[in-house]
Amino acid sequence: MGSELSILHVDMDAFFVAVEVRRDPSLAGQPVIVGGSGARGVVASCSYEARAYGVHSAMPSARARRLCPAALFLPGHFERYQQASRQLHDVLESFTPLVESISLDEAFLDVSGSRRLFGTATEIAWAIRGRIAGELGLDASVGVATSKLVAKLASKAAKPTAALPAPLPGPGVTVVPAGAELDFLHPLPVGALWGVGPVTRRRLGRLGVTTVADLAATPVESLVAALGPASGQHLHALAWGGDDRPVETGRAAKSVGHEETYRRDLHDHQALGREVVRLADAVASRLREAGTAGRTVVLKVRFGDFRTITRSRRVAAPLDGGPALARVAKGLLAGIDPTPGVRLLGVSVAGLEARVARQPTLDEAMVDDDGDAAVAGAVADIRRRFGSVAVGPASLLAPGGLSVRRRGDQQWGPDAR
DNA sequence: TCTGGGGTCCTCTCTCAA
DNA sequence: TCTGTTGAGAGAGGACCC
Repeated sequence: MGSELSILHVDMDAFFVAVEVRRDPSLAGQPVIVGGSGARGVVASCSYEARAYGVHSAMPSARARRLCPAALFLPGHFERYQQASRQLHDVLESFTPLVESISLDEAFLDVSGSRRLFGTATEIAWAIRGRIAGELGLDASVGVATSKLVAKLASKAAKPTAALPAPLPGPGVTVVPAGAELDFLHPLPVGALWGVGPVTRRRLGRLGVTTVADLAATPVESLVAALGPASGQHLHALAWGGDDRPVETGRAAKSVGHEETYRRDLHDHQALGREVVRLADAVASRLREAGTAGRTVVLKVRFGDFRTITRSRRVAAPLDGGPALARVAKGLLAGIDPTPGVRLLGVSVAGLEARVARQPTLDEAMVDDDGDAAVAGAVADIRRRFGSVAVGPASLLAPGGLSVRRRGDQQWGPDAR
């Protein structure tokens, strides 16, 4: 545990909904849900007014509708949230370059080097909150502590509370001073800890562990026996406030992928093959934008009964071309029987490394119909200038244009159409 | 009730080589 | 040549996060 009060966790309140309310202020004060509207959609974000009815993120949209029939459902606008996220990060980086982005709406800051300029960590937390409200028109909650673990839990404690008839405002900033960490941590339910989901909570429950204090009092050997060595030791350390992970900037992605749930299950290889081409094309676009390529191609298949399998293949040379990725993924697909019905298909690439221009091997030249990197480069250039549907694989040509997938197209499940 | 999409990390199992 | 051990790496699945 660090001894300096210098770690901040900044977490936006109901981020996607707040961005929509900023565009359309008439939504303020109403139960609003952003997410998939279709039968297979889920809630991505909901206002505190909707939360008062029991709605929460990741809940199936159909259930959310039953719990809160008055809720306004809005489709997500991924680019809007990306843009708001960039504005947020501009504000954060004006206080310190040590910003670790966790997601679009959440980040850790290490302000140990910024206090001479901006004041104490607590003063910086209030200043950040004020600037986000003033410049972005959005609300954030900030936790201040000596470690990432405690700062994250503190920002949660700073948030508003969902209640009827109206949400109760939170403190906005919660500070856990050095030396007070265990008093703050131990009364919390064990599920509050990062890494304790429903399964781990059940396993811990069988040991009689329901709070962080219980976890701290349990011998580490019992936790290792119940959860495995890595999780057991890690959680025991967390329960005693042991978290010395530094704030890390600029972490490189380890995999890139796309997946899609279909409105109706697909049953034949031909239709699935087309989808594989579409997904591989989208993955390849992002690989090229990022200047990376990968060696491990992973195909993910979820059947109608929700049983999910993955099949992967490691190839000799890193790939970043759509047709080459599609060929490997189709090879994996060939070994799968789709007749029970496929609900979701995904293609991803792992084992990423920086792309280097290189001569294809003879084998690749013989079999690789996109061996010419210049073609892929030209495709990337056309898409940059004219948009992602300007060019794509001929097999994806559909009435009305190309059926090309982009990131965020279908973030929260198939829509109701 | 009926479960998205984009990720990371851990564990188990299997294979292969030394 | 056969058998057993061990460790690395790959593949698969699962838990978890936002």
